[in-house]
Amino acid sequence: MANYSNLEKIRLGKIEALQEEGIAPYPRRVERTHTNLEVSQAFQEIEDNEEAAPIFATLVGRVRSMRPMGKVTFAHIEDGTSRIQIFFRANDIGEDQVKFFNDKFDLGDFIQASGKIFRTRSGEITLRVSSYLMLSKAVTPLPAAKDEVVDGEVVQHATLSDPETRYRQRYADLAVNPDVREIFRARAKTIRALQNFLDERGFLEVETPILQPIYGGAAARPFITHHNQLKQDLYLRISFELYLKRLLVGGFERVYEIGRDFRNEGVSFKHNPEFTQIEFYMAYADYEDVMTLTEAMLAYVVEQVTGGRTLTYQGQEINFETPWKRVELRQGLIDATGIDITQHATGESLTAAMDSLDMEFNPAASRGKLIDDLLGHYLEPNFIQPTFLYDYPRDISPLAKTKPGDPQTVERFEFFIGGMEMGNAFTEINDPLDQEERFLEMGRTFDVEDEEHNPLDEDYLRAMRYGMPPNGGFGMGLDRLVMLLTDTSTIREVLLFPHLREREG
RNA sequence: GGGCGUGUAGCUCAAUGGUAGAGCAGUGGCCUUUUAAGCCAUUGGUUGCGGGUUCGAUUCCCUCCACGCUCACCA
Repeated sequence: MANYSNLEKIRLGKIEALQEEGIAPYPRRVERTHTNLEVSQAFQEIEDNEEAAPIFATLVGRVRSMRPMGKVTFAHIEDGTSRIQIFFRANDIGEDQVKFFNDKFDLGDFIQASGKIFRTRSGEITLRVSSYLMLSKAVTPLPAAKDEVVDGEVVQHATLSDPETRYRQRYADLAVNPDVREIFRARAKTIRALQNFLDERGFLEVETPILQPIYGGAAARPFITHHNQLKQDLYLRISFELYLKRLLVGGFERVYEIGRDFRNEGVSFKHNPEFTQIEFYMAYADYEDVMTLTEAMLAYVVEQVTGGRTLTYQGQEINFETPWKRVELRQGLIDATGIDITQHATGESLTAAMDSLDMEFNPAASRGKLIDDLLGHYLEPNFIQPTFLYDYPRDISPLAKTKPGDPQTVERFEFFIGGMEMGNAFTEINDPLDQEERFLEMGRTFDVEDEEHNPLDEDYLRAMRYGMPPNGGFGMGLDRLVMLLTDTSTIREVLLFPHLREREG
């Protein structure tokens, strides 16, 4: 049972008063002739034309401001398109009707209002109410103090800003913060743009299992669940990779999936336990082809979402013109640290070289892990402009083909924007014997109990034995891309319902 | 998990080891073109939970909870 606040009790009293008068606080039928935006535009088109018929409209929306002034009242209502002012006047509808609105309606209520559109003396397009109806009574006040409309722009004077309330009660956040709604419109546009771009190039959008008997395709701890009837443990996927590549065996040349991955890891400004990933696989392509496609794809998406090829992220201008900067991992590390990783074939050797650096690391880590640490520390934060970092150590890349003549290095790149790792791609292994050997290698480096150790996926190897075309694959964190496009500094801002700890009440 | 910080009215924020305040919202009143409308009056608090020190704690101390920043972790 809800524990009602004083403000809520007053509103509950108004609901009772309505019911006593035979007025439904939550009626079933609604009428609407225009959206608020449509009617404003229609009015502007005809208002200078003396011959034109006046516009009568029935509008709906949530009451966002009320200014009662004796025998007239002004209010703003907001629908999904915009706000519009409505005007109640005793001469038009009688004093009782004006008073009824003043007394029984509160900020946050939904109203249906009919009348003629006109422009007030102070110049605002307004509906002169001839009749109105309660559509939905709000019991809880919206967490907004007061808004003002200046030149059509909503100016907020103190509104909900407490992050915890904003995330836990996202509905309230969305209701009072229009900027937040824009973030999720941009997110939808981003997804649509990615789909358009790939669809136009012959990619097929597919859906693969989220519940998987064996997880793989990335190094991360999974969430475990259980199917009762089948008496089977299942994992929430940590990546789509192994399923998408099975489809290449099946004859689809280009596939992609946009969906949720789940990783049982820490939470940070760029990590959420469930996050959205886009992966694509392209037969008859290698990682250089994928680089070219990545540049074009991101340029297209940025243009679709922002209208240009540049954007400002956390105060820094980022330019998506192609081609991007390409940095070989080995050379990048030489430039940043003086260490040439090709001179250090083992973790021990590399550790010795890293001792002179001002950086903490686990001396027992593998060579590949140490190199990953180095790039995360010395390179990643400096890659503000879109940058490809390519040719990675083999031992942290079990699905990537080695470089010809260099068995320690694989054809893999990651790309970075705004100092964040955005995605990862490689020339994919399609040799089943090589792949099996790489899986076994991984098995030896990981403790059997280590959950990051992917169990060997025999079915994936069987698929590959049927013959897999050479291909390039790509994965990108969609949430991080949306962060860039909306200039937000944490992943929680681009997730409608970010993960928070459970809280009583 | 570690470190630092925050938690006061519906919202945004003050304040002090001695009865907890403002603006907006709310409530009552005046007001027929306002727009943060205005004017008058006024209600509203277990100061995150629990404990300790103290004559007295919202303030000082401790546990816990939540959130934020950060480090670690993280393909």
